[in-house]
Amino acid sequence: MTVALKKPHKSARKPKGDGHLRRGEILAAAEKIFIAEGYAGATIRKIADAVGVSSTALYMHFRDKDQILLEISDGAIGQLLAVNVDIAHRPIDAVARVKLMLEAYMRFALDNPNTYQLVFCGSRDVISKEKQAATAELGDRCFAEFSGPIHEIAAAGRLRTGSGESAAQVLWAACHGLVALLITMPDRNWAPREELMKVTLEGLLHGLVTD
Amino acid sequence: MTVALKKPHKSARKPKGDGHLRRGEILAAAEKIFIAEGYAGATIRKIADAVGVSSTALYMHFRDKDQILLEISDGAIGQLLAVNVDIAHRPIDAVARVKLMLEAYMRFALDNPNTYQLVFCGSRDVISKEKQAATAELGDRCFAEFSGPIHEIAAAGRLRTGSGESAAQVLWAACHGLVALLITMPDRNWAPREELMKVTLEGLLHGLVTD
DNA sequence: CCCGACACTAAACGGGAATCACCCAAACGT
DNA sequence: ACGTTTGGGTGATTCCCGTTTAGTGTCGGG
Repeated sequence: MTVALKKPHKSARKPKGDGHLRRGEILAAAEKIFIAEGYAGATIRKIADAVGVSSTALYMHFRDKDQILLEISDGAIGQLLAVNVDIAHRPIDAVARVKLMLEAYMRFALDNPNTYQLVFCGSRDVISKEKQAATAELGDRCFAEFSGPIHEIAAAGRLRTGSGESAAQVLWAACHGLVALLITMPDRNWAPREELMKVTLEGLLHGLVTD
Repeated sequence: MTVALKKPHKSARKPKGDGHLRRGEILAAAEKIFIAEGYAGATIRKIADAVGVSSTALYMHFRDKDQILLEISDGAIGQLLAVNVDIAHRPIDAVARVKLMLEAYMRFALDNPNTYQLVFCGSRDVISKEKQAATAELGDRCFAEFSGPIHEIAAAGRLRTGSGESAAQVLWAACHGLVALLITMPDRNWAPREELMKVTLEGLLHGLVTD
């Protein structure tokens, strides 16, 4: 009787099709909220409400909250990887490829600040351990695409200092630092973004690579 | 009986003196826990327990959790500022001063990863808005000390590209990026830290500054 | 016709930050 | 000597979070 009271059930049920497309709906809703409100703002309950389903239902399709957001991130990182692969195959100078990749990387970060923060600034606090498995692997492949041309440069003896590996890591870190600061401290008196990116790239490449 | 267990009241009362030194106790306990367990691990209740006081009591001395941790950070950042001021006054080449400051910055970050993360990687999620007032000002003064020598270099016309301001920001960002990645992704296959720092500094300085 | 599997739910749990309504003891004024 | 103030302190409570548990209605075979 209490049951009948609370639930007209029959018609209030979501008319959507059954099965696994619910999973897609959840991801879509979660992505919207996550992009708009960040990690903390993307609550399980909020996502569930947006889908029109109870919060418990999300656990039918995902192990936990982190898995949802990491799956979203996978999509974004996948795009980044595709861009890198594309650039890697262009018949241009290795230095030019490096530059293009790093530019693309920074633009990606600035265009997807929440995703970027989740994947690349995730303190072990928030994302706890090796749940990043899949995303980390995609990140690795991105880095591999990127370090390819660097090792070409190193093999050609054009590296002024350090190994190819350390040069690649330093270049990545420098670009990461720039976008990370721009994202987390947007209110500072930054020089124009384009100039910062230009100075970073030209400065480091000129400093590391001999022509 | 349970009452007697928990509350002998009369003599079990903390024998400490009254007043504002409680504030110091809280900060000390909070710092220990925060350094050991990070932002999420440093809960109000844990801190209160360590001090031997109820969680509510913390709110007598601090507005909220963030204020406690930011006050801790102020202490650490203060040290960093002192180092920078010291270096700024040494009678050596401006480039050498810049290098020393950036080295000190990176060592500070690697020595105080949790503090560094809180202050310089704090997503607006976790630290929400302009509570950073005091810390931000200390950070500004650090940056001011650092950009001093850079502007000297710029004034001497030794900057290869960009303004003094953008050069300073880029140098900072590059070092930030390196330590941020080392801190948040400690399990990657990093080249030796010393080499990464060396390549970053020599690379960028060689690329930005003409001799 | 029953039986399990499925998609889902309400209710609850434990733990976070923060707030509320008190309480007690020492300090003060007269 | 005795109210009164007041400041440090408290336990219970609120609200939200992620997650778990136990259960419910529907469905497609055997």
